[in-house]
Amino acid sequence: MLRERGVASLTMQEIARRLGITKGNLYYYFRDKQDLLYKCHLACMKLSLRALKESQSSPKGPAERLREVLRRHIRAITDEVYGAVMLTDLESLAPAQRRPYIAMRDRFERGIRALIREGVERGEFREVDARLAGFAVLGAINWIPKWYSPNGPLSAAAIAEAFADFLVGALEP
Amino acid sequence: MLRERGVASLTMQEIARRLGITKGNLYYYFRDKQDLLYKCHLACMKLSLRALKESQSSPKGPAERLREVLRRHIRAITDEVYGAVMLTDLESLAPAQRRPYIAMRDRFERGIRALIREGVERGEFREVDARLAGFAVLGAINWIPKWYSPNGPLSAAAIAEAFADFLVGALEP
Amino acid sequence: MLRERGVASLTMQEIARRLGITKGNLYYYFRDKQDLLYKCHLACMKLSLRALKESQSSPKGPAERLREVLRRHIRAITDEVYGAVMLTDLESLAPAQRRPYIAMRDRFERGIRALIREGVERGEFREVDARLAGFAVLGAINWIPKWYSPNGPLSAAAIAEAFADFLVGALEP
Amino acid sequence: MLRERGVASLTMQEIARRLGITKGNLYYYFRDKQDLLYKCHLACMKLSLRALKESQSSPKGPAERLREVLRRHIRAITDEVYGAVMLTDLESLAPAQRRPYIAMRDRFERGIRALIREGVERGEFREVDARLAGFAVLGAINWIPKWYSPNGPLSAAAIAEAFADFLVGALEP
DNA sequence: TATGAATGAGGGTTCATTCAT
DNA sequence: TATGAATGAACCCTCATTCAT
Repeated sequence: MLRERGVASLTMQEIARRLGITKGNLYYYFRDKQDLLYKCHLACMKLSLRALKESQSSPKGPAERLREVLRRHIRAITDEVYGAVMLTDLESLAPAQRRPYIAMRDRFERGIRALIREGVERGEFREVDARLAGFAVLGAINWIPKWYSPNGPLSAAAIAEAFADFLVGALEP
Repeated sequence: MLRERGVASLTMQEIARRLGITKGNLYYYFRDKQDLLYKCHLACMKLSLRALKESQSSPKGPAERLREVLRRHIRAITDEVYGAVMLTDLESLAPAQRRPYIAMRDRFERGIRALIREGVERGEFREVDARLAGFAVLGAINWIPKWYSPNGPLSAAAIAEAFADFLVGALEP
Repeated sequence: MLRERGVASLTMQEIARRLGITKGNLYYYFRDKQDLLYKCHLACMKLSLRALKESQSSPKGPAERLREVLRRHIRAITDEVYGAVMLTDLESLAPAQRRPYIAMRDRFERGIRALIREGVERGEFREVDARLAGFAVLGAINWIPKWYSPNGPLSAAAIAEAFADFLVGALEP
Repeated sequence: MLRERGVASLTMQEIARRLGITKGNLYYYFRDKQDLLYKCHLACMKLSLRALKESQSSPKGPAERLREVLRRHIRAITDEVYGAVMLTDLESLAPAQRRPYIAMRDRFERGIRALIREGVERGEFREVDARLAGFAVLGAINWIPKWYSPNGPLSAAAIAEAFADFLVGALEP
């Protein structure tokens, strides 16, 4: 859809242009810019949450499951509007919209922390603080859009593979 | 100086207010907003580069030296304008300014990668791709301003300590 | 039809909604907004003009006839779209439409003035300037929509009665 | 200042032009359009309220005092922005501003009603309902801007004189 | 150095209007 | 007749920037 960085910094004019419609028409589909941003945020976060949910019904161990979730999170971030959204300042959202979005994001982050904690308990991971480790792992990923370029030497899939491996490896003893 | 997030998103009016001067006067010190942003970027990056440089003349091993650099990088990011700057879109800078800044940033990143590579060679770190590992380590750190709050439960110093430990630990075998 | 205040300030969208049809369809019935406004004006003014005309074939004296016309004018203004129309700026109409409407309005105002003049001549009214008195009487009435509320303590009929009495009384010696 | 009808219907662009400044500069003096409208309303209503207040410390009888207040109210309405303001829809004001303005307007209207009531009690006026009579008198006046033209045959002063006389006469027995 | 006032470009939003179906 | 989607002009407002003092 947008495939660019910093959605919020884009002009409605510009967004419309990329969608191949007029600025006026954009307002037929979205009440205002915040509404549009909110819906982007929502749609994106749902991708990662789905990956998380599906991992929870997997028979594999926590390391394997975490690897899979991270892989899909990275793929989402590099493939979709997600990257643009991740880098967008949450201040761009109206408080009424920020709240539900943050709730979803927190749910995702808690899921990641739970996986880490489980791994620690089962001895698959070394003894780390799940909170800090979660922040580190997700930060490393969320930062990807800042340096990733679709035209670069590494494909998105390769990055997803390598990063997930590295990050899970970072947790293992 | 500014000690806030998202410099680029602040109004010149607002920046002036926080500095306790008048908007008109701000233009006595900075030619324009890009100039101001550039100087912030520069000042911040210098802190991290100094930490890197000083590590290079240290007798300690690469793990210890990396830990120290990361600690200071985090401290800079959380204590100073750095965070605001890290999150700022580089597009805000004029091309003529972006180039020298990116050059400095690349120098810092290369330094980090060199430390990692050295650690791998000396056997202090496991066999990782220095480029990807560098991106991961720095991404994890650069993302901190997104969730760090000076009023939160963890002090900046504590975070610096814990994060540096975790990230170096992530590289160790 | 519309039964609301300030037609001109209503959106075509909103007008359509209140009529229970779709915006696009509204344009099947009215060429454009000015056309719609014009037809409202016309329909409303006709009510008052009919009251005037019928009064002219009444055997009663001028005071009684004026009272009746005013009563019906007030009722029109409070019951119907009239109020909305009275408060609407005539600038909203295209010149080609404004002219015929103003002609009707003037016909009505001349009728009122004629009634006043007749009353003065017959000694039923005190010696007043018919032009100014006419402006005063009609102004007092046309202003009603500004403060009248259907949910208020006085019914429209009661106001019509009381106002017509007061205004005719204001002309009597 | 503005000397035109329907302030609210004027563009900020247009208002700025008439004041001889730029649109941007207008926002240096008024936070937004509602703020500007509010301040116009306030300034205008103060004129009429002052006339009312001064009448209260006059030794003359209620008829004479009412005549004077009406005369000044009319003069204000025809001379100043007042007319434009009177015709402006109060919906243009933010609720937070509408309230204090309406409070002032009600104070003025209550003052007029009090004068009428006093006149009735002293026998200077005939037995009328002060509320309705007040609405009629003020409506007649407030409607003036709809037909008054500075270039017309009657000067504003002449209208003020004649209208005040007629309206007070309308109350006398 | 410092200020208050002024400017102009551009962004978000509304709305009358059109058109294919 | 009726609809949903699309358009473009115009409006309110923000903000970096300038300038006289």
